[in-house]
Amino acid sequence: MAKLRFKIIHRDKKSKARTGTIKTDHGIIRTPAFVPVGSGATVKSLTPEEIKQAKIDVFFVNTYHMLFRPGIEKIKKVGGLHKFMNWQGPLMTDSGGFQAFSLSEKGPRDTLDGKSLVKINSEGIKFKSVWDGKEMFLGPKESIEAQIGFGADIIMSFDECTFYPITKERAKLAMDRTHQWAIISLETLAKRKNSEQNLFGIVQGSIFRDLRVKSAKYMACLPFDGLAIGSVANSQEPRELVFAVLDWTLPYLPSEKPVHFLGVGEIEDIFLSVEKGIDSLDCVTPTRLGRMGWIFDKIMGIKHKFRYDITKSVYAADKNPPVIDCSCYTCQNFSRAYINHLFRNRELLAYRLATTHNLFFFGSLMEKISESIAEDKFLRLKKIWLG
RNA sequence: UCCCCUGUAGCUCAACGGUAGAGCGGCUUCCUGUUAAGAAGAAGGUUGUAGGUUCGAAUCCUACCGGGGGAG
Repeated sequence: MAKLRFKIIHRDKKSKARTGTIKTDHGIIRTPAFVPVGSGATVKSLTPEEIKQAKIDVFFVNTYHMLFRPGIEKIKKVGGLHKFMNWQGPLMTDSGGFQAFSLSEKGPRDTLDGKSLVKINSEGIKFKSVWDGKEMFLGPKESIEAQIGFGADIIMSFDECTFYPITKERAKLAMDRTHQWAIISLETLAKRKNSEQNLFGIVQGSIFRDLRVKSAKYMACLPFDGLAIGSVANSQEPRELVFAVLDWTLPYLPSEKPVHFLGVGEIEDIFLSVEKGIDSLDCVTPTRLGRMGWIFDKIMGIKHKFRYDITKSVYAADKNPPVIDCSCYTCQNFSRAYINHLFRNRELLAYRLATTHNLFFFGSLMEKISESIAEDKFLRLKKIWLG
């Protein structure tokens, strides 16, 4: 079995940050790694080549999206997601568990008729397609079988991602289900002999300390290849608790396994997470916000979340590049004025150029973070950025 | 010089007797395992000016001013 090999190259002496490599059959993931989200089998608007140029090693594809469109049979027929997308690097797939939250009535967007697109019970999640209403059932077995068909290097155990605010009882219910589903997820993958895929278990428990500790201990005992922390900052979780969850859980997780932080984060979040020992994290921030006109720029500082809105009229005649001194393709070739113009006219190039820059910004930041850890200077770098 | 058309929010227009709406733009906010090239909100007009008719005028009448077109 060509299982995942996680090698910690160096542990920062002044924090829990660590840098290393995760070797997969499709190449190396340098950690700490930022993982962009490409739910629909595309990091929107970019080619694989451009993703690599942004210093990104791996990205996320979503099971829910793939099952409805194009459907698992089609992906199998073309030889899996890597071939389908012509992405030769490492790849991760999400289990579909996130949609238990995002498509529910407590999710980020209400459905038009107020009816939930998901129904959850102990067996799994019944989904309705957001595109045509077609129903689909996804349980741990179905999710893992689908992810086996997709063939990503790192796959996620099926879990229930919770909303917030939430009662402890409801959070415990989701956690218990996730624990049961973890066993089934492992069993489903184990049936496939000589699997090259690596399965990550997901710690749940919302913002309740005892639940998180329990969940971490539970997941730590199972033969997962890596662990992930879920349901942390997707909803309205109090910010101070988001990172407390890492303090509660990480001590119980085996230090020789990589730990992924699901759905986080902003620039500040990346520093806070890496400091506590997170090896990888995924977020829509650079890509989605990029398409909304937000350009990441260190000079904007923590107060502005290191970004500014290039669609504002003040940039309409600004001949400077989006970020001065940035070496990405966008900044080397285009002005704020031009990109402002593209956004105002909803030109497709706007989304490409903004995404290209933002991803390069995140990729470069992770590179700097890795270097700083290797030199025991992570906290210094953090101070430079966050003050 | 005469005739016709026209003047409503920054722009393009709607409302055609009952005291003004939309789209776009501008502004603000939101976005953390993407239903997201997305969502929400507030602001913005003494309806060219001055009179008149009317219970009531952006709407009808008169004059003037501005814009467009036509005839000489």
